[in-house]
Amino acid sequence: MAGEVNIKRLAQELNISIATVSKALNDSYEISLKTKNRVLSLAKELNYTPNPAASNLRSNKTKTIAVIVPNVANNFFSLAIKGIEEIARKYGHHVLIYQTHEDAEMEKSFTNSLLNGRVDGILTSVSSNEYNSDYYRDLVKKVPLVFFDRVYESLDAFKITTDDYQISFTATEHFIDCGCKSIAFLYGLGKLPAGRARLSGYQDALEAHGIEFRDELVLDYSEDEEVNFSNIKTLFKEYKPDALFSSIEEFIIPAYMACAELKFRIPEDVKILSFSNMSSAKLLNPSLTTITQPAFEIGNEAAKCLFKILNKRGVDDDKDIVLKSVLIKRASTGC
Amino acid sequence: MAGEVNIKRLAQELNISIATVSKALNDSYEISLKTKNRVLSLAKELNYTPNPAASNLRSNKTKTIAVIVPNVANNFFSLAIKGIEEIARKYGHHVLIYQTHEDAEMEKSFTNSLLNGRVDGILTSVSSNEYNSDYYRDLVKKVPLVFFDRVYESLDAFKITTDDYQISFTATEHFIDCGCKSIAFLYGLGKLPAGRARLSGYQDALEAHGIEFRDELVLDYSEDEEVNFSNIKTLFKEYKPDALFSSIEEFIIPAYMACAELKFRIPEDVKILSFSNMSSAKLLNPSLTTITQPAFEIGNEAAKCLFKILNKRGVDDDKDIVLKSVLIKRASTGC
DNA sequence: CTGTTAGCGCCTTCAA
DNA sequence: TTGAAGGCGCTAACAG
Repeated sequence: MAGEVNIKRLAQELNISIATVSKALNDSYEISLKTKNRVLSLAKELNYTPNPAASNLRSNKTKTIAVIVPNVANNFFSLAIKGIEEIARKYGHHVLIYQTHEDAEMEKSFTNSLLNGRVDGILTSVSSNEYNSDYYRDLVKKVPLVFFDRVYESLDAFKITTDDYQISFTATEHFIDCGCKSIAFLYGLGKLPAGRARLSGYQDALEAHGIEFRDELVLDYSEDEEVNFSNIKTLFKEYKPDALFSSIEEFIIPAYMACAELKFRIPEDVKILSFSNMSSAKLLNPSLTTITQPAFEIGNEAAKCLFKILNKRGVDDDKDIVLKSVLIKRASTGC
Repeated sequence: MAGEVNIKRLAQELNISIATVSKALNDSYEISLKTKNRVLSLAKELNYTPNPAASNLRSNKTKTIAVIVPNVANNFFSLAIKGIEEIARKYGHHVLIYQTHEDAEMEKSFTNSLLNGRVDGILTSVSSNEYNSDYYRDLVKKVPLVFFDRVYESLDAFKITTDDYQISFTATEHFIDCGCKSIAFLYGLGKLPAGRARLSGYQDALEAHGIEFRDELVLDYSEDEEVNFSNIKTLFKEYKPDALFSSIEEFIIPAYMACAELKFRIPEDVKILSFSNMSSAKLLNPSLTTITQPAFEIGNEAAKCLFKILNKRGVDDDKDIVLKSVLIKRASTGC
């Protein structure tokens, strides 16, 4: 369509062979400086760019990586993608993005469509609705792949994650230090290690401080915002927790709405803390303490890891990289 | 790496020719049903998938489109991408995503890297920092391209936009109806039609209601959040506006912070209205009236438009599609 | 230093 | 109904 200009054409115009042109373009040591310059300047003049399909076919490299995420309309993932892109660009690679919408079937179908050499490698954050461990066990043998954030822990594969357990423990302790006695836990991603680690951190912190863990203070996430809203109201009415620890961002809004409806002031009547990368919400709500994951850095590390694999360097490194999340306490509330 | 299984292999195993296999796979009428079935079942058994690089090279089609946006970590664009992906998947296409970070040079460099047939078409939302009209005038001749949201109006090209002028007019009227006399305008995207249309809508609404337009009530956006914060405080102190109309989401936070610092209550002391696709912020802040653009639909329409072009259908349709934004008034404030 | 040649995997004439 | 052959644009042996 656009191009029309290929190495054959360059070769003809310069009266040299196709191979010479190719080598000149690839800066081969076999070619004289003079020829290189002639080729390069004509290439520039004619606006030559190599046909990627042809190079791909020949070299079995696509200069393309794929990113598979549940969703891009999400603060965490969009930042992670930014981190990935930065590295990809540095390596001159293109980035294909696929959204699974938490659908494990779609996840598999996207992934399978990438196994025929469309990409050099894959970065993936698995969907939360089904445990697909067997599938990925086979997959990692077929294609360079790095998991980030949402991983299958039992898998022998490259994984970039955060310290979900540790930061949850710390956050729960923070509440306890503030004098909270009855801390409810809003539970999400229960099928994934990340979600379960957050729960464990909470449980263990309670235990460490001699506070009894009560099952009825744990609320499971529902896809339906209305249900979450009503469940939180019920939770407030029946068990009167003095704090809410939300393990996923999606609980923040129903929690706030429930407080508003019940005329609870935050943080005077009830404290709220959430995992969240919603930067603006933090600023808008000085009463909300948040755990922020280093989303950008996770993307960055994951991509770096993938390129290490692709370049066959340092693959003997530790396969598990764990980054630190940050607990941001709201100064204005003193807690 | 993964594949190894190609039509040659299929042909050998079945003792037929490569050409026959190829035709069978493409469901050619020349091939007997029996042969087709043999080929297809073996293909399935061996998990055959065609090598994309080879098909691309042969057919000059990549089954890939590119999306170029300023940023994905943004409510509007991430939703738009979702809309684009939905359509792309329907057409069996893959989606490359590039972020310009509002850098016109990067925008050009990405775009240029796509002109050699790496993609079948491009969807783009231009960056705001430089007016690149000449560049795009040439570009649209070289590659199927659809602009969405951020466009160059003077260009004869496919464009999917929203009713920025109209909705700004309506929103300003809404303020006037609420009794506001001194409405400040927080101005962004001034180099782009969308931004200027928002300003015009505001100006014309004032005029239509006999309110004088005052230049000092218009505040330009700065990249520096702190500067915006301080400018808004100054604006409040010097001109005491009773309403703020923010033409971009990025002003919301400094505006809120300024109000907090000056102990202004929203909406009693000052009303705030903003263009925003920050769904959570709306719910968290019942006092904020918002203009929400149909981001998902814009992506959807843009992608549909591109595939129409690629399939050479309906190209004579109107090149300009304008979708409607929605003004969401906060019931709780009565304004 | 430069050129010739043989494919990468697929599709498409054209011939059988 | 099937097969043989050529070529998409590029690269990598191998010769000269």
